[in-house]
Amino acid sequence: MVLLKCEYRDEEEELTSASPCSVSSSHMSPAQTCSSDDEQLLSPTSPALMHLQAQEQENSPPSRRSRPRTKNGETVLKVKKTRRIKANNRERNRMHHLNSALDSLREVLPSLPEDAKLTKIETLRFAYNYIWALSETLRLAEHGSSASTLSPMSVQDSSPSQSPSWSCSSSPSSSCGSFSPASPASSTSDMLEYWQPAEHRMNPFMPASGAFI
DNA sequence: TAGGCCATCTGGTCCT
DNA sequence: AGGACCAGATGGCCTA
Repeated sequence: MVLLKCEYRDEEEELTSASPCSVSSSHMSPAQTCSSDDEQLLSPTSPALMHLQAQEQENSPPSRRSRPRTKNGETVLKVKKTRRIKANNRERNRMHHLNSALDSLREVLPSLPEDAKLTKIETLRFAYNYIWALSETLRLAEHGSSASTLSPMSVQDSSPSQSPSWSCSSSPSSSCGSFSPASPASSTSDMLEYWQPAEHRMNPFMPASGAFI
C-alpha cells in the first residue's frame, strides 16, 4: 500500500491544481511521495476504492435505456470519490495542526537533549506533570513554606529558558538508572518521572481524584 | 526481527 | 450536505 503525504494549502484549489502536493512535513518519510494526480490520493488497493470500482462496474449495464443511469452512477461515484479525497485532505491537515500544537507544547517544556524528541504521549504526560509541579510550587509558596518538595530545582526558576537539563541521551523508553529526587533526571523517562507527583506515578495521566485531565 | 512510533486512509457519528 | 472529530486498520521507519 502506497501512502501519500501531501500538504494542502487550500483544499478546493489543490483538488483541481496540477501539483497539489508540497513536501514540507518534517515527518515526511523518504519512501513516501506525492503525486500530482488526485486519484492517487486514494490507495489503489483501498477497500473503499475497490468497492467504488465494483459499483462502477455494476452500474454499467450494456443496454441503451440504462445509459442515463450509468451516467448517474458514474457521477455518483465521482462525487463520492471527490468527497473522500477532500475528507482525506481535511483529516491530514487536521493531524498536521495537531502535530504543530504538540510541537509548540514541546517548545515551552523544559529543554531536552538535542536528539531526544518527546513522543506524543510523553509530551502530554510531561506537560501534565510539569503543570502539576508548577502549581504545587505556587501552592507551597502561598503557604509560606520555604522548603520546596520539588527539589533539587526550584520550579520558580524553571521557566522554559531556565529549564533543567540532563545528560543521558538514551532513547525515550530507556532508563539511565534509578532516579532520585535529589538528583536531576538523566533521561527522558527519568525526566517524566521527575515531574510526576508521587501519587500519580502509577498512572501519570490519571489524577488522584480520578478526574482525567 | 519484534516492538514502538508515526502518518495516512477510512467509515462512522455528531454538529452546524 | 458538508465539516469536524474519532477510532480502527495499515504499512513504513527506526531501534534494541
